[in-house]
Amino acid sequence: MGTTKTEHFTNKQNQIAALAKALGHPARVAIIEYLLKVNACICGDIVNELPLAQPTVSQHLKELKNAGMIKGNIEGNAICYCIDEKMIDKLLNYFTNISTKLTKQKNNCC
Amino acid sequence: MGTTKTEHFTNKQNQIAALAKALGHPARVAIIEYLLKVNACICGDIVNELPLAQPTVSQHLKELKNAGMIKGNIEGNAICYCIDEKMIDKLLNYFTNISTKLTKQKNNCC
DNA sequence: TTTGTATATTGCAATATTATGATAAAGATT
DNA sequence: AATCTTTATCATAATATTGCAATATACAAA
Repeated sequence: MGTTKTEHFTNKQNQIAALAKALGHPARVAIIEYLLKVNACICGDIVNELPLAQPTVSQHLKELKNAGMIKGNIEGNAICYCIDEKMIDKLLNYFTNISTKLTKQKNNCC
Repeated sequence: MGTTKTEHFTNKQNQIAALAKALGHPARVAIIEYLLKVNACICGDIVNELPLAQPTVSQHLKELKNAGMIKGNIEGNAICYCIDEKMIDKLLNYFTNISTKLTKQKNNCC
């Protein structure tokens, strides 16, 4: 137990859940917002922006990268991170679809 | 340790993270999709739809409810759940905003 | 080549999550 | 009232996540 039973769900469900989970921590939301704010990818100062120790930030960056939310390029002794638009669009499409369906069927019960 | 340092992040960051976290498990994604599929709120058969034991489903429903993603009405000895459009729209707006900004600044680095 | 700087990894402690069996609660049915 | 059905809660086990100090890695600069 303690392990998610991913094998019982569809690929798409697991994929959406993985993306959502990646954003399921305020530090990772803050990282995305910072990358957005500074425009494109600025290297280096992500650690200074966050109220967390460097290894913790590094770990959050790793999780965002694993989920595909950010891309990273090595540039000298720094690493340049930026948002992967494709993943944001995947989420955007998903929620747009849900919202559209909800509006159509105006679920007027609860 | 083990505890998220929510106090160091903004309310909005925590809020988005909480919503994303609620969808950060395939069972909860499946629940949302099922509620959407059957249109409005059907009572009762959520448990039968999912490959998980009843207490597990109950717990996932509770988490979705805590996050505000679904609303629940008591109807006889069943409970009637349905999606809360407001929260979906909150996420939709959030990702629309990010996507718009990303497109504008065409982050052409990585 | 030593020193500095930036990021990653390791190891570990504290806490959270996932999952389920057993049981409770509450209305419905007979 | 006794029973059925449905959902919630409790207790517990297994695993995951969060966070950081210590350390490693890797390039830059002196």
